[in-house]
Formats: sequence, C-alpha cells, structure tokens
Amino acid sequence: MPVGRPELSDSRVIAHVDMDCFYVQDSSSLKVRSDVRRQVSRFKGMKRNDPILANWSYCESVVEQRKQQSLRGQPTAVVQYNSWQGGGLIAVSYEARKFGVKRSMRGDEAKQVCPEIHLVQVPVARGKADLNTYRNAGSEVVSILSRRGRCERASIDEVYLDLTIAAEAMLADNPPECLETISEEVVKSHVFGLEEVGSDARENVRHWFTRSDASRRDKLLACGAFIVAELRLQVLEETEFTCSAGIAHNKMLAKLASGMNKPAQQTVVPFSSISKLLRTLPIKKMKQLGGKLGTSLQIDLGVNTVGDLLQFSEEKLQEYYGVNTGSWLWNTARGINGEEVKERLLPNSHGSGKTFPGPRALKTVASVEKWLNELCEELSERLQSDLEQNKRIAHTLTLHAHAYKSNDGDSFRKFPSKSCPLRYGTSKIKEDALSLFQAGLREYLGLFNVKISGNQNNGWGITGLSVSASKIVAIPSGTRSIMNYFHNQEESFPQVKLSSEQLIQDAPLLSPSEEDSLESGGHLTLQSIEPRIACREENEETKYSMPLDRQEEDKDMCKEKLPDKVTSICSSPDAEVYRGWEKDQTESSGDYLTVKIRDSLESEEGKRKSNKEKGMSTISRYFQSQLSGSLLKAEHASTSKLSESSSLSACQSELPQENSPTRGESSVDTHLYGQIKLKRPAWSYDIDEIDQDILNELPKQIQEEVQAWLRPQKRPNTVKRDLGITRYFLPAKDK
DNA sequence: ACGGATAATACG
DNA sequence: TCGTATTAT
Repeated sequence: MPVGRPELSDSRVIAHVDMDCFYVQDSSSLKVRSDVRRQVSRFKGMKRNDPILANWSYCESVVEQRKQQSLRGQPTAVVQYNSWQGGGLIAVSYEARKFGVKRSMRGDEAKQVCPEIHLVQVPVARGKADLNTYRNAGSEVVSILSRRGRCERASIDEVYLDLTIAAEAMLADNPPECLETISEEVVKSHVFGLEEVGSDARENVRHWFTRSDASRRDKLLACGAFIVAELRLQVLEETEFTCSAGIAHNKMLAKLASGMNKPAQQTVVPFSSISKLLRTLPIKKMKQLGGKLGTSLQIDLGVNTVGDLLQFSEEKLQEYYGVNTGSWLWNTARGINGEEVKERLLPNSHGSGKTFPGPRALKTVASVEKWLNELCEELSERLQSDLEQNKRIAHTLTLHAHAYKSNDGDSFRKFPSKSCPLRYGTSKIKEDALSLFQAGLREYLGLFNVKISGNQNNGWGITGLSVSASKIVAIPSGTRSIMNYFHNQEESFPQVKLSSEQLIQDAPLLSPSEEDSLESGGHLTLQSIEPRIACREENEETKYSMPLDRQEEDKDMCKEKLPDKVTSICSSPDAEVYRGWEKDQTESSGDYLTVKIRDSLESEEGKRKSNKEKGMSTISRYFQSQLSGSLLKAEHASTSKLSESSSLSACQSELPQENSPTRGESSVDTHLYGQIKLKRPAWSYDIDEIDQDILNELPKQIQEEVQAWLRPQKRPNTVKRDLGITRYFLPAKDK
C-alpha cells in the first residue's frame, strides 16, 4: 500500500481531476475535433478580443456544426470487439446509465435495456483494440491541467494536481474574500458538509468561499477550487471534454471528492468535514480498499466503514497487515494521507496485449508468434513515438501470458512472466518477445513434467498475451549545468543524439550474467534462452494477412530446425549477432554465426568491464552511459563534490580512489551501495546539507532515486503476519 | 474459460 | 533484480 509521509498538519492543496466518461466523450467528438483543432489552433495565444478573433464564436459554431449528429446528450457507450455478443462495454454515458447500462455489459445486453443506445466502437488495429486515440486525448487534457502546478497523470483520464503554491500565491495576492465577483463555475462547487438544502445553496457556497474568518487552510482550499474551476473550463473550451474534480488537503480525500458529484462538477472537502465524511463511508469506497484488503477488513475485523477503523490501534493494524499497510490504514481512518503528487505527465510503461478467451486460445507456437508480432509492432510503434516526442528510452521488455493446460490434472499454473533488456527495432523486439515466450512456455510445461517437442501441443493453450516496455528514462538534454560540470569543456562530451541509429547503438548489450553463461557455454538463463524453433523464413517486411477474429488456421509456416549450437547462440540478445543474422537470413551457417558472436564479444570487451556492473542502479548506469573513460577524472571530481555536500565523504574515503578500469564507473551509488552492503558502516547525513541545486540538475528519474535514499518513506516489513487474517494474504485464486 | 486493455505499485 | 500479486478504470 502506498505510504508516503503522513503529515499531521497537511495544508497542501491537492486536486483530483477525472474526465467524465472519457471514452464516450472522446469517441463521440474527438475525430471531428481534430479537424477543428487545426483551425482553432491558429487562434491559440490570441486574446479573445483580438480583432482577428472577433469571430471566436465562429470557431465555436464550427465546432458545433462539425460535431454533426453529435452523440452528446444521447445514450452512448463505447464497445470493443463488436462480434461476440455485441462486444464489451468499456464506457457508458450518463444518459445510458439511466437505463441501467453498465460497464462490462455486453453490447447486446445494453441494447436490451436501452434499445436506442449508440454504440461506438474502439478502433481496431492489427487485430486488436487500439487505444491510441484515447491516450492522445488524455495527453491533450494533461497538457492543460498541468499548467498550474505539479501534475501526476494517474491514468488515461485522471490526474492529481498539487496546487499548493498556486493557491498560496492567490491567497496572498488576490484572496477570494476580496473578490467582488465569483465565477459561476466556482459558485457551482459543492462544499462537503455545507448545508445545501437551504433555499439558495449557491449563496451558502458563495459565502463559504468568501468568508474572511475561515481558517487559513480552508482559504487555501477555496483558492484551489478557483484554480481548478478555471482549469476545468479551459479543458472544456480547448477540448470539449468535461471533467469532475475534488479539492482537498491530500490525494486520498481529493480522489474521494472528485467522485462525489459527477459529471462536470467539483467538490471541496474542508478540513472540518473530514471526519463526517469518513465516519460512515463504506470501507470499500476507499481507493485501495476495493479489493481483497477491503474484504479482509470487513470479514476479519468487522470494519464496514472507515470510521470503524478508528478503534484499532496502529500497532494492531500493523500486526494484521504489516507495518506499512498498517500505518497506512491507521492514517486513512483519520483522513491522513502523506502521498505526494509526483511530477509525471507521461506513463512509466507501455504495453500491448490481447486475450484469446476460451475456444480462441492459441494452441501452436506459430499462432503465438503471429500474435506476438502484432503486439510487438504496436509496442514498437509506441516506443518509437515516445522516443521522438519525449526523448525517452525504455530498457526492459517483459512478456506476460495466460495459459491453461488441459488433461494434466487441474493444477492451474501461472505462466511465468519473463523479461530481458529491450533492444529497439521492431524485428528485435519481435525476436526477443518470442524468445521470452518460449522460455516461459518451457518453464510452464516443464513444471508439468511434459516433454516439449517441436510443434507438438500437449494440451496447452494460450489465453492471453501481452508485451510491455518499462524502465523508461528520459534522455538528458545534455546542456544542463551538471553535464557541463562533468566535463567542463563541452566539446569533449559526445552530445546525445536522438536519432534512432544512435539509440540502437546504445541499446543494452549482453548483461554480464548472459555473457558468463554464454562463454561458459552452458547454463541457459532467461537471457540466453532455450533453443527455439527456428523460423527465419520471413523477413521484416513479412506481414501476416490476418482476418479479424479468425486466427485458428495455423498454417504451419515451414520451419527448419537449425543445429542446436546455432539456435542457442542466435537466441542470445546480442546486437551484433542479430545484425549478422538479419543480413544473412537464409544462408547463415553455424560457423558464420559462431564467428560472429565471438567477434562481437571480443569487440565489446574493452567497453564493458565484466560483471562489475551487476546490481548497478540508475545513477551508475546513467553516468556510465553518458561518460566515456576519458572523462573519468571529471566524474570523480563531481562524485566527490556530491559526496561532500551530502556529508558522505567519510563513507567514500574508505573506498579505492584509483581509476582502475573496473572501478572506473564508480559513481555515487556504487560508493554508497558498495559501502553499505559490504561493510554496513554507520552512515548518516543531514538532508539540509545536501545541495539541492545539484540534485535538481539530475534527470528526474535519478532525482527520485536520490530522494528515496535520503528520505526513505517505507520501513522494511519484518513483521510476521497474523495467520488469522487468512483471506487477505492467501495467494490469488486462479481465475 | 469472455470482465478487455493497460497501468501503477508493493512485496518477496 | 526479477517475478508475482493487487488494484483500478
């Protein structure tokens, strides 16, 4: 469970903004809008009364007009995969909800309860649902909502905002109590706990917003509500989406509030009404408590409302659920939530997946490969645009699958997830994904003690596949001062090129462990994957023509098994090998490939220093990837500087200082981790002594990492679990 | 074994 | 570290 730092006196201003049935809005108007947007964008940045814009209303009318037989105001739902029982609903408009249409109904069901419902289909690409238009629309909204403070994209259609600074500024310069007029949108706010029954609720709200005797924290919330109202209006104006929002002192309460009045409304939770809000709130309504934990609370502890939680001591809760979750629960009961709003506008991972339910389960490696290719193409495409648009590189490729195995007992097994370094390039990704799958399959079947033979199916079926890319890090701009600090003269620093060429060059090579296993010639780990069925007849251009929903044909693409030696080598994710492989697909012989791999290993030898890199965390890798050996001196200087400034020099002084090749990459964390792990010195630091400016120069990811060292938020969970709380800790039931 | 595709996060 | 499990929409 998230922990954060509970701060008893939390005067932050946090907002949660939630798009109202986003998919529906998006589906019903986005396409049109994209046309319109081009026209509108010409007007952006202009003042409304700019002469050229005297016809702003013209813009709007264009919008209205182009929105055609707009689905607005009509019962609408978004459905994916139309063919089976009308597909599954993933979003339902409020109009349709009145008829009892619910998410995860079938299209046909929806039609039954609401015959005139409009069903909009999710776009399909490569035989699977394609959510890109929604992602893009989400980004559009995020770019607006992030204008006034730290913004954390919480999902495709939700953000958290930390508006503390902006609210404080407003309170100082322009407090609501001094305002003569208050915008309509603000007055339409809901203030939880305020009597709205009176003849004019609006007047009550207006009064609440402008009362001069309010506490400072309530005034801050009022300012926050102003800001959020403004943002919501901007979203509406610029995207035509409506959204709801909650404004409170922490994320938990803001999230709660944003769902209280929908659609297109906002709710404030003043400090004084927190206890009233929580006392009777069903425990399951709380974020994180909607699942097993919430159930355990109900069944095992008899806790049905958040208020019921108040009777348990923190220690007791920790005893039941561990230190972190226990504390989190205790705080939650009191409306305390120290989670910070992270600065994150972009997702931390990309994934592409599809399910193959029941009779559609994939039964041959060939069909799996086919679908894997589709998924990988989508993933690769998204990685490519992330690279171009955001200058970020993903470092890990992971494959997930769901499988069943008939006849061999009913022992349900999970298909193991597998991951490996991600190499850019669609064909690389495809190859690696397939290798991962085969490794997983082997393991999966191996546990049944089943002999895997070529194409033979022993009753297994794949019901779900997904590939995802994670560990995405931004390429540093290269012009920041810390960079300059590392190498005082700029020309000595190889500027980071953003071309994909460059990036592919930099893509992860063999990891030390792989290298080891390769060279020792034996032991196959995940990275040096099992020999697999060779299927190299198709080249990168090969496209599967694959009618939707008809993937059962499984024409065996003629496969030829290469000698074991070759296949096992080929499957190692070494860039050089693959390069040779691709250039020489049909004629590659075992010898050729063997030579090739030797070459590449040798050529890499100078660059990579055996397995000292093992266990390196981001900073080391980052510095290492950015700095060549010639810059070591500068690097050391900076390391010292950072260490000094953080009072860690004592630690560092015990370490070898020479620039030996193997220690060459030693940088901040190598020192820290190495030292801590090996000697466990008593080390201490004073946060205030650390030069924040230096930290600020680091890439965001690394900043976070450093912050985590300096201000650990969680305690290791050493507490034994109480066996009485069985349900919560029971392993998941296989679905 | 149709509650789909896709995320984030915590834990071991 | 990786792999698993939970949660959410």
